[in-house]
Amino acid sequence: MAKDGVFQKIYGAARRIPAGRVASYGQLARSVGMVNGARIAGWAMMACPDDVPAHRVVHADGRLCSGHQWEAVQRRLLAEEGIVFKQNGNVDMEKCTWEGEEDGALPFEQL
DNA sequence: TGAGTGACTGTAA
DNA sequence: CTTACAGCCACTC
Repeated sequence: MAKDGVFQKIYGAARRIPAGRVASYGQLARSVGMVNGARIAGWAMMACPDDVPAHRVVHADGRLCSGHQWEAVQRRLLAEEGIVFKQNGNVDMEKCTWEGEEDGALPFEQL
């Protein structure tokens, strides 16, 4: 059953990301107690189940996984969630970064 | 047991 | 601006 691996924790943290918000791999890793586990988070997302909103996980710079087909899907899903993109194609980390467990302070809460 | 790998991050040139 | 290098940790074979 559920292995007590970090992956499972990362999945749990990813599920806690509210819609319309994004988190960086490093941010997610720290949420599970890993200081430098950005790669682990990324790897976890790579094998993430369908019930995990991996599309809400982006690079620390708000950049998507350019070079992979997943980027297209991710970008589309984020747009569906109401994520704000910059003209560079990056996510607006200034407004959509997952600051923490705040639930009820979402800017699109009234949508 | 050991080595390889990865959807990352930050600094440097 | 882009490209390159090194550090990092957990998982799989």
